[in-house]
Amino acid sequence: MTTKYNTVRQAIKSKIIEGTYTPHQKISSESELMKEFSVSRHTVRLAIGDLVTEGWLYKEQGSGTFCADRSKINNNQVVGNQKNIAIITTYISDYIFPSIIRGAESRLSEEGYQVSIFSTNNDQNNERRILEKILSQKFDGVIVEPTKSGYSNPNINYYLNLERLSIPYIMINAYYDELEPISIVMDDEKGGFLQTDHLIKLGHENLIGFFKTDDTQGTKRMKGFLKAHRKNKIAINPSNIITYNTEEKNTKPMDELKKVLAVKNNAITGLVCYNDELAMKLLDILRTDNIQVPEDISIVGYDDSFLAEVSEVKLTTIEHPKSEMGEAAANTILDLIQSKNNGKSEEDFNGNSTVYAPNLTIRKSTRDISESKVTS
Amino acid sequence: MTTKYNTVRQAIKSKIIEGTYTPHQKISSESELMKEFSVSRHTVRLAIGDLVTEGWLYKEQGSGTFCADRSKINNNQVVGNQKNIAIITTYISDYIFPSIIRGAESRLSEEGYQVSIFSTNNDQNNERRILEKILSQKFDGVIVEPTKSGYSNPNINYYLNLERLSIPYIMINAYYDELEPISIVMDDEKGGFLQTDHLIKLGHENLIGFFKTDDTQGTKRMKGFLKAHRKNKIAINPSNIITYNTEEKNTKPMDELKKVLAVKNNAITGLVCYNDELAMKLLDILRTDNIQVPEDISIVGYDDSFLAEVSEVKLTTIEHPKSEMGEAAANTILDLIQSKNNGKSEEDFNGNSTVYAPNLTIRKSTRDISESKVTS
DNA sequence: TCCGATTTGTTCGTATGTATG
DNA sequence: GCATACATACGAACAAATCGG
Repeated sequence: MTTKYNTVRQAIKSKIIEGTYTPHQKISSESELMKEFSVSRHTVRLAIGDLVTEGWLYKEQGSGTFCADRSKINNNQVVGNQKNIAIITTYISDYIFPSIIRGAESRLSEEGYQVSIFSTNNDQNNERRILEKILSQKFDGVIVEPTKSGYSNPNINYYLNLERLSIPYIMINAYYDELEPISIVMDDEKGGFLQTDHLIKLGHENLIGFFKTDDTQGTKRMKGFLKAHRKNKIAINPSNIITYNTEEKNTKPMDELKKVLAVKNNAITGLVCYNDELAMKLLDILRTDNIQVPEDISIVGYDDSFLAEVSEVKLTTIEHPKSEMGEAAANTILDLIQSKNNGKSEEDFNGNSTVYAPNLTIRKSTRDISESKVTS
Repeated sequence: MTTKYNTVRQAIKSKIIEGTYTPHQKISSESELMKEFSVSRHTVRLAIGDLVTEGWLYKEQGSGTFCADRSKINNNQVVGNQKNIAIITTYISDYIFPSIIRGAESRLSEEGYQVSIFSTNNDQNNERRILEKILSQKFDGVIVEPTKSGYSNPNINYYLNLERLSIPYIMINAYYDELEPISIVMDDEKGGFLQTDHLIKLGHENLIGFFKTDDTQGTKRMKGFLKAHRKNKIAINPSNIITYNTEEKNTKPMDELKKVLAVKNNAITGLVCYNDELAMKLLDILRTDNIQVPEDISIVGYDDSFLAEVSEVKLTTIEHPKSEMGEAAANTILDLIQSKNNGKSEEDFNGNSTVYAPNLTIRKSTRDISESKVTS
């Protein structure tokens, strides 16, 4: 548990970092803060005292406590010519993220930058804490994979503050719509379309789609899933779209699949999966039910991760640029930093967002059933 | 008139400057100072608090307040209060490293440290460049996975320099023998022994061992391989030990295995692998040769990575602590930093190296052949 | 210029929690 | 277990500076 004066301290610091308090603005008086946080004056003074010694605030007796002008202080702190870049991802160790990080790291360290990594574990509170930390230090650029990009983001202010301090940042994999940042993403809608269209072309008409919808990747892939059905004039049973969020990813999709399999004469012949990780888990369910892939059911993954190649049934899946994307992100942020240092406006880089066109890699997890349909 | 807490402050400060209090000496307790200056405890704490933030004193709850070692602190405090730790690994994205990094990162960021990551790609030139960079900046601690620990290391000087600058560092997975650093490692010899002993206990007598010998993990595992043979009084055909280095890891072991398989009536029944990654590659070779695992040949991996569970034949393998090791590394470096700041000698931590005892996880890639031998 | 309200500065008292030896 | 020492928190009083009327 954190102490009271520390919560007060953090709350005030947050308001400064996110820009609620602007430089030289008077903050709430001690007695106001006492009421606001229901603490004694002593506690408020402790919190403020710390922030004063850290340079966030300054006080004037009889007048009030004021927000310090951080921008000037920062410039002094550029002791030494360290070049720092922060990478924020949802996860560090899982799945395709290590590859993305490596791609970025190798390129950035080539250019003499030091790379600091942060992971949010897909928790927006962690994202906020990390952004606060980044804002209170000296970074030349930030590469962000948004946390829960599917939801509205409570940390928008921090990103706007990055802009105010002219710290370039780019987003990878997804982006917050409200910000329209420079971004390096896949065309996820197209990807979802390709997954689905592939199966439909192979004669599948009864598909289930599983999509994680707390990030925009998932919602876009779902959109592609629908689009492919429409284009091929195949009706969708709404119950055949299963959405889940990060917290449910180890339970809900599997449970839902089990439910479907339990129904006799279910006509399901194909599964469209949010990603390879999920595909592997669903494969396990099918295996315990003695359902053969691709003989009985076809399955399509997404990301072309190591899982796709290492499994018993090699997965048909959508390619993800992974380390290439990391490198592209590095290059873009390097460009932005350089143009900033040359005093050019960021407008010059509006065209610099990258959208990767998805490609399908066909392996062994999908089967053409159009013939068998004809013959049967 | 000056304030009371300021007179107390000055009095203490004077005693430090004139040398009455020497570094790391305990100063009077708060209650003693209350009597001495006839002021309240609050006033004493104000004075002491200021001196702590200025770096003249440090406090230890339950123990007392101490005079800081001013000479060293000057060096550290110039930059400001960023807390930085560097992690150097051979690879970032591959295999078990992401898990190790995550374990360390989560613990360190919990404590407010910023984590910078560097990867050597197992190249000693890169290791040198990274160490140069770290030495020229302000890091509070370094976690290193040694590069090519099996070879003599040309960068020893840089590590000695870290010591000279009293920057604590620890090594994980392996260590350079010349340095005898604090380290967090596995008992790799025991691990190799367990791999081999397990197969021998199952009746296998003709084993091939594959070991990457440019790091000490490999040589130690090889040692365990030999030891298990000796203990069980089984002779080894020297040609059944295949060593390789990082550059050859995608070719040599596989080629050697193919050669062995090409020999008719080879009696090989088991493969002991440097790690799961190699085991998977060898599995692929066996698969293309239509050799069944474990029916025809048993195979043992090392590290209990995701590969062990995800493959067609679930691997019997040695457990690696992974993220737990990362956490332990983080805790150890945090301890070292704290003890350094308190002026304790590093000797207190000689016992702090950790050696994980390996455990065998038995899955489906090994088979007992002692019975079939009896019956045949 | 003075007054009074507000705001921060200094000081004391008290109580309880937690770590150390 | 106990004494010691620092950590956190609440309350109260008065001083000093500021600011608007």
